[in-house]
Amino acid sequence: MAKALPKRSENYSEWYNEIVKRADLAENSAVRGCMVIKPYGFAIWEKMQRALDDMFKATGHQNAYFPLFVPKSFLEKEEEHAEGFAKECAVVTHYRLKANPDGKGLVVDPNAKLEEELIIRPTSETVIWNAYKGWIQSWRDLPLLINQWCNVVRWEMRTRIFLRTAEFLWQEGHTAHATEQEAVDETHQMLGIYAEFAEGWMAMPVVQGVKSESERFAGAIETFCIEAIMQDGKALQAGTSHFLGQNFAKSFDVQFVNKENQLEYAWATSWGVSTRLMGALIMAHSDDNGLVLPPKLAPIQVVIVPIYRSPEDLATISEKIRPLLHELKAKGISVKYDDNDNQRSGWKFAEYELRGVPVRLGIGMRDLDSRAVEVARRDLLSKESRPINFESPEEFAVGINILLDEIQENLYQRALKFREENTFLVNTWDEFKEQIEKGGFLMAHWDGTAETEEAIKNETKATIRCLPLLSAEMAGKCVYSGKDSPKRVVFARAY
RNA sequence: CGGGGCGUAGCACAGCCUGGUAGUGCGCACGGUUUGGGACCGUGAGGCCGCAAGUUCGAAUCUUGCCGCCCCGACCA
Repeated sequence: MAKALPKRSENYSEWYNEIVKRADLAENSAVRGCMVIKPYGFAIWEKMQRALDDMFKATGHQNAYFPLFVPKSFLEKEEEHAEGFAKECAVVTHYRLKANPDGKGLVVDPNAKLEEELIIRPTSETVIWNAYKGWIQSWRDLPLLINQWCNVVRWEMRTRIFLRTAEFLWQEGHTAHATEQEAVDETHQMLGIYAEFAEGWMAMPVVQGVKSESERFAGAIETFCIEAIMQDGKALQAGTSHFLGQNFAKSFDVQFVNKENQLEYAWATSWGVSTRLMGALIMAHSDDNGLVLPPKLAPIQVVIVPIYRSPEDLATISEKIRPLLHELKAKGISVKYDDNDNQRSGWKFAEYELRGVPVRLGIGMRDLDSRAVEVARRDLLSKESRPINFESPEEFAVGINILLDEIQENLYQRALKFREENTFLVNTWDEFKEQIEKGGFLMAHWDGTAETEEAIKNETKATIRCLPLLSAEMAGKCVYSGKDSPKRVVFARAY
């Protein structure tokens, strides 16, 4: 028997790493800080992409593709942006290798030095706004609503699979608008889409809010985010949407003629989510038996495991469930019939549990006789026997569809309850220091200064996750300095 | 970059202290018995013991250097 997973309560990060490995989602590669996303993990990412992409398209965005390389001079143009990213850039300096004159292998050819270094994009504002200069002349060219799916590289000192890797996959939307209001509206719209995706598809409740100045994206006027709570009480930033003002338009000289025939700089937004969402998904729902996937993102929603002794029995079961398979597929359910003879049923039960398949159907000879199917749900780890007409299983399939919806809803409600139970109103500095050690979201007053924010971070490792958009405005006194505060903000330790 | 740890079969590790035939478990291959919650027995394949130099009759084991990885910090729009 294979070893049990480490328990969440005993070693959360080891539990996380083991799930990623054992559920066959991804593995660390030979390349420092970079992961290999395996087929099962990538299938989940593809489902995320599909759902998000549909939402982007439905709100008028189009996909495009821009270069991997950013000339250093581009990155330099927006000062804050450059400063923010400078410390984590991979830089291409040469374009050729040659045989090592001193022996074996290859060396960089010193004669092949690039005139200008190329940065492997950590984000694409600069390349994209450089291109936009040629695309935008008139107010009629706006808004420009573009998204790209790609990889980016940020040379982080310490990496964690899915949560912070040197290279990661993401989408980055970059829009240009004729008015400030339109750009602000876009920023909010995309934040709303992220929240809708997180809650509706990932079954993960999020707090929508705005970042404090020190947590703001380099080069942005305002950064909005969705913040989720993980099962260990730490926060995870799950998506960001930035209002960039005219900063990049000015840096890249993107001007248009407005309706009054005056030259004006374009207004910008950018927004992104990444493969970090995979980490969020794992940590939001999974348990000590392995991954738990919400049905809407599960590559396999229903697995059917035949239970048999002889090859004849297997053939009988396979034949008998054919209408059921057909009916489930017709309902748009992604179903796998695992008739692999190399593993026993008990092994399969454990394996699909580890992989988070929402619903498992067990069918053996005695079920055929009694016209029943064992239905197991992953979220509750419960089993029940459900009647079925094997010849015309429509009714049964409808029931499975309803069950998938129930599981999706249950996961969301469970995660929401967890967040509520781990969100605390904190009024004194002593309470704050005590609670932060236990984890969770701390709703506390803050005087709005970077000094206080910094001091709290240094003393407790807690950061301001966001100033929530939806909150009853209640003035109070800063939990640290005692100065006036207009409303509570969310503090937490974060990934 | 600072602190700690580790490199031995595909994976996880023992052996090293005290130098002398390279081992265990999982996995893999084949055969058989099994099969309603990770089966069992038998047989077998698989190793530059991270790399290099040194000590020695002899090095996985001792010494030195190098390389790589992991964990804890610093860093993290």
